[in-house]
Amino acid sequence: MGHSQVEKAQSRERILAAASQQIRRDGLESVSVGALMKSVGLTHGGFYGHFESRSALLEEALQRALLEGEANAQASGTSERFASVVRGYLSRAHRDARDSGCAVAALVSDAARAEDGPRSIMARHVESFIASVSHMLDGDEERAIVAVSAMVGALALSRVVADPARSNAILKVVRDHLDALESAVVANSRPS
Amino acid sequence: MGHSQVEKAQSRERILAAASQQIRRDGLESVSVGALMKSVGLTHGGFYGHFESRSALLEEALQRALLEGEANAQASGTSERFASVVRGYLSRAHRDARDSGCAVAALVSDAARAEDGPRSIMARHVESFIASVSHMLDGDEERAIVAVSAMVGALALSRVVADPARSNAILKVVRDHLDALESAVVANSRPS
DNA sequence: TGTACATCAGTGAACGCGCGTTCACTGATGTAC
DNA sequence: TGTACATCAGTGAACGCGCGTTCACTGATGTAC
Repeated sequence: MGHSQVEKAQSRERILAAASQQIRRDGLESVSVGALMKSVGLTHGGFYGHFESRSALLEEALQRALLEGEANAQASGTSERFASVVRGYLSRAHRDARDSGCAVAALVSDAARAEDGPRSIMARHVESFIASVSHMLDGDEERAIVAVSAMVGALALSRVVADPARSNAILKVVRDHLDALESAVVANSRPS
Repeated sequence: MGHSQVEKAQSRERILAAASQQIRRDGLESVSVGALMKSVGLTHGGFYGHFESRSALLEEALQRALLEGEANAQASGTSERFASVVRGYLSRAHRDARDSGCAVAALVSDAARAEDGPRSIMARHVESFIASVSHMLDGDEERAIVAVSAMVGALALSRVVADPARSNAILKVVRDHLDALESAVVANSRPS
């Protein structure tokens, strides 16, 4: 059953990991305490030994999903150069792995209407996403905002479109456009 | 109470209109039959005289939300020229009127994980959105895909970011970028 | 190292509640004569 | 135009169900001596 302190910490970890995946796969509202606990092999009653409430868990799981998604994005690219990150972000693999991918793309429209808690957690992460891309573009924040908007939009849309050829085309076309956008930055580094 | 055939048609209309707004404001899953009927001044039992099930209503309401959102986008621009449509789409007014605005931006991440019914309804509309923008860009579909991705992404992100200045900046920066993107098309009409 | 006991991770019954859907009913509508 | 009646839009009680949360309990853990 697991009654030691170490095992408690591991249980908490498993609950969070499961929730972090589930919210990206099925949305924040899809998480039910009972089903979640069952999925990690525990019963619902024990949940409140780990989290104060369902919504407290959701905030923590969102935070974790955002960090995990970012870590995976960087791991899938071969370097932290812009072109490489874009290639990883707008890849079929990322599109098809919603539950381990970028939580911004998986949950943008949910976050827009969520309570202030989750919404501001995501807002903070959007800023750090922009900052990180901006860094790759010689500090050109405006281009970073365009790139992030296009990346998030394209990935989200590619997941709505079922036809594989069409969905792939959305990813590829935006990938190519962003490559061109980077060249423009590199060519005349820092255009006013 | 309303017992005539005309009144029945009006009731159906009001239910659909309310649902179409609500799904854009709070998501597909937020709609409950009881609350929805109450919001249009009826009781829950009558619902099934109008729709076969909750999910049948949701599909119809999504369809309507997509058409309404598109109609509003075109009405808010001063013409159907690309720059004008982009200006209306990436405006503060559109950002702040989620329940009457573009349903694609309001529900992208929901649609990606929804049942096949709603998902394919939105997929079809994404295609028609791309086709319509493509038409404004001299038939350059690739640029249309980039533009639609950036528009949807930027609008959705601007709704997540609470700080008004930051949120406005996202809209403005992407608006400006898309203006430049159009100029490029106009300049050398149809670059390979 | 061994025993006694307090702690506490996890269990599962119970709570009040809102959900989607069904159905017998009511009474206004609209039609047949 | 007036009456008799079938239709049917809308009502509200009832259903079975899953939800978040509470709580008395159990038994392994880990500490004090």
